[in-house]
Parts: sequence; structure tokens; C-alpha cells
Amino acid sequence: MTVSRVINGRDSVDVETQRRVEEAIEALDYIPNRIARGLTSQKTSTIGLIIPDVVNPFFSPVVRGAELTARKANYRVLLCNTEGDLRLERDYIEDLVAHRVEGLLLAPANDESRHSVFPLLRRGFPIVLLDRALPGLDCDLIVSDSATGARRLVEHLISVGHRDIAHVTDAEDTSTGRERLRGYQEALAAAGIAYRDELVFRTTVDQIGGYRAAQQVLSLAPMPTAIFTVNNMTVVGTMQALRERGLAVPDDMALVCFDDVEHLAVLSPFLTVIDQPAETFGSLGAQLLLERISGKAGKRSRRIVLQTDLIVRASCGLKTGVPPRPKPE
Amino acid sequence: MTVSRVINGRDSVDVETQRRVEEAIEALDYIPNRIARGLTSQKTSTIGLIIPDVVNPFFSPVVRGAELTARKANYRVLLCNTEGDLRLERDYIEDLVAHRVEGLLLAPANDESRHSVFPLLRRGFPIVLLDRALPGLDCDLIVSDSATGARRLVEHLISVGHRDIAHVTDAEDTSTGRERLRGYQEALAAAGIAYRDELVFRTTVDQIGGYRAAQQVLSLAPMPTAIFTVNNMTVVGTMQALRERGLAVPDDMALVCFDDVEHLAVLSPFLTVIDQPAETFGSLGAQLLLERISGKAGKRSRRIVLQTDLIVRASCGLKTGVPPRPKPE
DNA sequence: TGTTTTTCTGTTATCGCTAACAGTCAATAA
DNA sequence: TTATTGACTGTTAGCGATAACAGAAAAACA
Repeated sequence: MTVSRVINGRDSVDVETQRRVEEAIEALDYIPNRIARGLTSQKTSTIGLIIPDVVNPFFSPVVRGAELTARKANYRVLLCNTEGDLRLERDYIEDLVAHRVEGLLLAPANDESRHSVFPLLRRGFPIVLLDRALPGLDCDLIVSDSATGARRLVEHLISVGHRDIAHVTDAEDTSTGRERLRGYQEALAAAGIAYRDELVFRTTVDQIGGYRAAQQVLSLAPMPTAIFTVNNMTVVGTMQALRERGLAVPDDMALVCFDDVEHLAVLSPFLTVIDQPAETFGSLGAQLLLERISGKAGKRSRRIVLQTDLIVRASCGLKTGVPPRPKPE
Repeated sequence: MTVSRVINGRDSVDVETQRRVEEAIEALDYIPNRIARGLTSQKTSTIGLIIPDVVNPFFSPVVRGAELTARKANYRVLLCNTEGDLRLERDYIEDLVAHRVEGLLLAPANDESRHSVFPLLRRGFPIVLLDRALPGLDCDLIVSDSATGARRLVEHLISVGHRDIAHVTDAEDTSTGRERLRGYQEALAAAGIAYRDELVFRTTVDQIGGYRAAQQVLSLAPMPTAIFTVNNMTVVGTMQALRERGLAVPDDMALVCFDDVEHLAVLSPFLTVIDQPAETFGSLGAQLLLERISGKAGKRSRRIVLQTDLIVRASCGLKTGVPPRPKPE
């Protein structure tokens, strides 16, 4: 008990005793067991972070932001990678709750994730959704303005002369996919171009999905002159398919997508993209979550919509590319 | 107690009792507290993973590999981002130990990390070092063959006609930096080219470091005709500096580096690189660690050297680039 | 001087779980 | 029939910390 007092610097302890305790701690390499402390205090100082894929350059900054912010508040982050697998996601959620994380940051796989989230929400478990909203759930949320982003991307394509624009997107089971599709449709409508469902290709939003969808796009006759892919993984697959067919960007096909990728942006700035503030998803998400955990959040749930940046480069056949963003700052 | 029996499926429990317990669990949304279980069993089923930066495309696959492998063994991963900061790294290590992680995967910031690691090692704490060795520490270790990789990169530069080759690397406080410098020197020696210390630029191995070092390279007169940067972050900074000067790769300057980057490799395959099996660092590291935790590892420490791939693309002025690696498989 | 207060340290109980043991009851064996 | 076994459930203790309280000794006060 006296040891506990020394470690936590609470209550009064004799100077001499304190010295002896500290000596013993040193001699024994004693490190207090935070787990046991958590048992008593009912605080684990840990939050869970569930994302589909750390390797995805959109999500890794999310991890970084969350970790940094959590750390500042003396919280730790348990990271889980779902691979976009719902069952894995569900298992992870249960596992994290069993680990008594004090709250959860979740970038859900798709709409069906709501079934795992709902029970937590009902019992008032602190949770913040990232990137994707879940239908019917009233919950703290950070998304970016996907519809506007998509609209600007497609408007840009239209402004440089494209009218037959294919869209590679997901199976319509994510809010981001739906919003981006909506933006695509809005841009077309505003330009008086008829929406054609056969130009929208639904697939898994990973590299292979992008590859397959692009193959379908390229088998159309006549081919569209531009492709708008829903994220940074599908664009990679799409590019592969283009290359296989010997098609060049932008000469044979214009290409735009969501998500900027750091290395690409500097080393080879040719892709016109919508850049999302990825790290902000993590840091702001952690901040909201910590507020909720500490009870400073109030009853109402908060929906935050982050604005995005259109970065115009050369992938649409514009005559002059905009120089890359200035970095280092 | 009977509840514990039902949950763990141990000992015999009456069918009727079991049903009632399960009913109650359901009704109460009861989720067992794994933390408390850990207190009893002295097992937290958690490992720590400390890396300099999740956002770095070399390290994010490491995280993925570690997480996947740990998960298969029913272990969780506590992730910590040091930003390459020694003090943060030390704090994290202590923190993870306080959390009673059963072992530690560490990609150390630099040689000085050994002071944090040594006390753990002495008390037999399971630990596996990733990417960088620590001088004087006898410890499980996974590195890639940096010297050979560097040698092949420089040999390639020499083979296409370069003789004045600058090297951007770190402050000589990491094993990887030293090994790559050694490979650079070996390649020069083998070609009968004199090593010139003024062509080696020591810096922080991040983007800004690469940028500054490259500026120095470009201020030399005469300028070298090729630059070999030590990793994927420095090459980004280097590229920025080149672009600012209006220098093109490979026409005005050849450029090679360690680390392939997925997006770049597909979307813009022009950089000749040494590709390290990044995810293997994580998965194999976790595997070694779990073996050591379970006592299956034996007394002797294991040193694993992963082989690398030279991927020749267009950044050295070779007439014909090799096609990008086939993907999807 | 005696009484109160303060300073310090030790004891007990508790967090949620499980190992180890104990006890009850019915089925089986002798 | 009695002893033995097995199936089942409950009790106690302890993992490592802390909150709450208790008690002893010294300091401050009357």
C-alpha cells in the first residue's frame, strides 16, 4: 500500500520510507501492473481502432492521427484490421469490448456493420464512426463531403470535354459509395448529360476489383473517354487494366479518383484526385471519442463533414497541370 | 463459477443449467472481462508493436503482417508510433511492459534504442527486433540484406554508365544505413571507382531530410549523375529537390532507392528500387515472437536475413524498362 | 499535563475472473 | 445393502492494484 502511495504520489509518505521504496523499485526492476490498476479503477486507458486495412494509404494516416491524439490524452490504441470482412469486424468489436476498451473508433466495412454497432450504441458504449456512415444509426460520425468531391471531379472531367464518363464504385452498400455516385449523377445532370446506369460498374473497392471493373469498362463499344474510380485502390487496378490494353492516361483515357497518395503526389504527380484529410479522421475521431468517454460530449451525437480538395493534375488531358502542392511546407 | 465453466466449456455442467446461464448472458449483454481473466492467468494475449511511422509504406505492411499473424494465434496488437523519437520509444516500451504485453516487436529508431531494450532482454522479456539490428544486443532479429541490396542498386547504376554516384543516407546511427553504405562502397570498389566521402550525405531519413540532402547534392560542381537514397521517404524529398531545379529523371539525374511502394509501382513504374518483403517482417516477426513467448524458441537468439529484389525500371536511363511485377497474381 | 490533530503506515475488502478444493446427489459397482 | 464413482455446483483464495478505514506515534494545542 505504501508502495502504491509512493508511485502515485498520493497521501503523505515519510521521506526516508519513500527513498527505500524507490530503491527497492529500482533494484527489482519493478513496473506496476496497469492491468490490475484498471481492474480497480475500471479504467483501461485504451481505445479500440478498427479499420479495413492499414496498408491503404488512406487509412494509415487515420491510424497515425488516432494514435497521436490518444497518446496525448494518455490513452493507448488497440489496432484491428478487418480486411473489410464483416465477420472479422464483428469478432474484433466483441473482442475489444471484452478487453474493456473505453471506446471505439470504427471505420466500418459496409452498411451491414450496423448490426454489430447497434447493441453497443444501445448500451451507451462510446463509439465514433469514421469515413462511412451507417444507416439508421444515431452516432458520432466523421465523414468527408463525398458528394461534393465526386461532383467536382466529374465537373472537372466535363469541363475538359468528357461526356462519356464511367464510374467504378462499390456494391452500393457504403455511404461513401452512394454519396460519390450521387455527386457523379449531379454533375452529369448539371451539364445536361443523361445518366446511364451501364456506365456505373459495381465491384469490391480494392485493387482486383478495380482491375475487373476496368476490364468491363474497356470492353464497352464505344469506350467511355474517362473513368472516375471511387478510391485509391480501385484506381490502381484500373491503371493495370489500362496498361494491359496499352492505353495511356490521359491520351487514351482520362482518369480521376478519390484519395491522394503522398508518394505518388510527389514522385509522379499526374493523377487528378480529391484529397481527403485522412489524418484528421483519426485525430478528430479520437478527440470526439475521448470527449465522449470523459462524459464531456453531451447527449446528442455529432456529425462532422470534412471538406475535400480537388487537386487537378494531368490525368484528364488538361493542357497545363497544376504544380504539386508545396511541400515541405 | 458455473458461469465461468459454461463460458470456457470446461468441466461438466448440467444441460439445463447451461441453458439458463446462456439465457442470462444473452439477457444481460454480458461480455466476460478478459482483463480480469488475464490477472488470474497471467496472460494478456497481447503483444506490443513499436514502429517509427505507420504512414511509411514500408512500415504499414509490417503492421498488417504482425496483426494478421498475431490474430491467428488469438493475440492482439498494441500499436505504438514513435515518430523516430527515442524518448517516446522509451516511454512506449515502459508503457507496454506496464500493460503486461507478453512480448514486443520493435523496429528501433536507431542504435541508441539499445539502452531501452537491454534491461528487458536481461530479464528475459520476449522481444524481436525488426528492420534494424542493435549493436551489442543478442536478440531475435529480422533484417533484410541491406548490403547486398545496396550493392546491386549501385552495380546497376554503374552498369548503365554512372560513375559519380551520390548517396543520401542517415546519420550512421542505424544498422541499415551502415550496411547500405557498405554495399555502396563495395559496388564502387568492385568497379574500380574511388570512394569519395563528399558524395555521401547524412541526414534524417524522412522527406525533409531527403530534400535537404538532395539540395546539397545538386549544389556540387560538377554534379553527380546519379543519386542512391537510403529509403522511400528520402527519395520523395530528393525528387522534390530535383523538380525544383527543373531536373528530370533519368535524363538529368538517375535515381534509385530502397523500398518499393505499391501505388507507385503500379501507377507510375519508373523508379528502380530494392524491394523489401515488408509484410514478412511483420508476420515472421510475430511468429518468432509468439514462439518465444510460448517457450518454443530455445535459448539461442535467431537472426533472420530476408533477401530483397532488385526491380529495374526507367529511373536510371536504361533503354528498356522491365515490365511491372505481375499483379494481381 | 492531557487532549486533539497531524503524519505516517498497515489492514481489509474489492475489482472480475479462475484454480483448487469441498460437498451434494444420483448412478454404478461390489 | 454399502461403498465407490462420477456428475454437478458451490466455496475459498488469490492474481495486483487501490479505496477506505484503522491504528500508532509524533506534533500541536489547551
